[in-house]
Amino acid sequence: MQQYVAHPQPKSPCSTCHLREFCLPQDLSESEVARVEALFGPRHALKRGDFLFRSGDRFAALYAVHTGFLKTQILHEDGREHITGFQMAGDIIGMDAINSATHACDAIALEDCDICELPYEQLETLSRELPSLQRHLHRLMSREIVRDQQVMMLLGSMRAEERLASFLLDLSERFAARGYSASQFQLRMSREEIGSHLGLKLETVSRAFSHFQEGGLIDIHVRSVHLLDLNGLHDCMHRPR
Amino acid sequence: MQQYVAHPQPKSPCSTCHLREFCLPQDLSESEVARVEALFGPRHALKRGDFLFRSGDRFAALYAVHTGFLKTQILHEDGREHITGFQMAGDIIGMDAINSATHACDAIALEDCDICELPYEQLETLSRELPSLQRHLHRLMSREIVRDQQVMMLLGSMRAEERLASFLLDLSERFAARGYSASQFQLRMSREEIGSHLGLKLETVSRAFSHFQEGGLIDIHVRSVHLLDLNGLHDCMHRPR
DNA sequence: CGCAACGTTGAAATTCCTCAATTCACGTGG
DNA sequence: CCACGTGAATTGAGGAATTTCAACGTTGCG
Repeated sequence: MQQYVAHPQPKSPCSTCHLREFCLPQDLSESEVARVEALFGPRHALKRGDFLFRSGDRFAALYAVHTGFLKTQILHEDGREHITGFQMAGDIIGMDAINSATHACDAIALEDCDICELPYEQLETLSRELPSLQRHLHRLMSREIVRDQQVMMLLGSMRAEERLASFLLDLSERFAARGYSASQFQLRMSREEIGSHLGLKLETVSRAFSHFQEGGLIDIHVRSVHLLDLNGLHDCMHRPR
Repeated sequence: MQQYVAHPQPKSPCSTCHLREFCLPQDLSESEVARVEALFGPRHALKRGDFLFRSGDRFAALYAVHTGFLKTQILHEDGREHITGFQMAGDIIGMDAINSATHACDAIALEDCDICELPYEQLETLSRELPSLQRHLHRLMSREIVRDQQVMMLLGSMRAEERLASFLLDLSERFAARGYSASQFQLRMSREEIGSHLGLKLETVSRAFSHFQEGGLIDIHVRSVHLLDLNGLHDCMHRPR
């Protein structure tokens, strides 16, 4: 797959369109793909800072990120907030809402986004006809569970620098999976947002970045990151506490 | 619902059988319930310490806890382990494995358990016929996602005593939902296991218990807990950091 | 009874947080 | 095009929470 730095517009024709690649099963016939795509609901164009949905909103659809970058966060009663994840092209948002028919988190655009709505009832109905769509939906939810549990491990048993290294490597992998450079990208979130996701204060995040920089592991200037030593970053996740 | 202290055998006839109540949709007809139950696979009798499955095992079935208490844990490459959750009667285990067809965690009995196997392929097939079963499966996965994200918030933004209070209140609710006492129960796990789940060291867990005891919030003797002041425990989750 | 695993408690060490001062980046308007 | 202001990021010093290390008590089982 062709590689390019994250933000300049990618060159290949539908490479920004990760929906087919990430949100649909790969073993559907042309006509089946058409049936699934037929139920795609309206597109939402979000500006930076817009909410896709808020905690408590009635659940009606899942959302597939077409372009852009978002965060999902949950709020504690006393006002503390925790960012449960960052979503990019090809990611599905809203699966936490199926349980209670009410969204359990806020989803907020970190940059201008183009979001595709997937009406849930229709998705359920169609997935009774198309086993591979059914299987795909289950996999997506299961993958979310696995991801969340990996974050639990990160939060529960890693020190600050390990968490940040893990975070950078995760971003790197996800960019790579979408055809972007695995080693150079723009952070779309502030230090505070990174901290909120990793259970750290923004100053700790900043210090950890500086420390990686000193160690020659990364080259970071504000939000432009260049991962210089992927192995080194990986290793620093394994210094036991 | 009748209440009784957790461990003496419950009295009502099928109150140990939380499978129908927790693992099946509530809006099925008798004959549909029969169809679902027909595909229940073999029962597994586990002794304390037995593995229900191990990380890496091929995925073939979900498991419904009939009786007993288990933990699920993931291992980091360097040997650190993190307990992702504790499961009791009526809980479903193994949904993390759907994604990769391989179990992503270990499931280990904390006491003698009786586990019901739910062959996944057959569950998928039947859920294409029974929309309410389909919906129920989705809800179960979604609930798992919500639970995991709540644990993420706990790990990411609560201090030690808040985490422990949250943990006790969660156990309390789950026992209550099964007809047991919300205020008196036995812990089935060691201090170290509680710590592993909450991202704390066993000494910290022990000290927090002692502190709750001094404050009159709980009465704890080794693994017998009596929650004396549920509101007080709830409040101590809201002292900002 | 004795051992081994588990739990409690104390003191020291460490990590991370808090508070505070600067610096830096970037958009706005002169 | 530059000055300015604002929000974001960096850095330092001190303090708080948790971990680490260590000793000792308790429980339950062979």
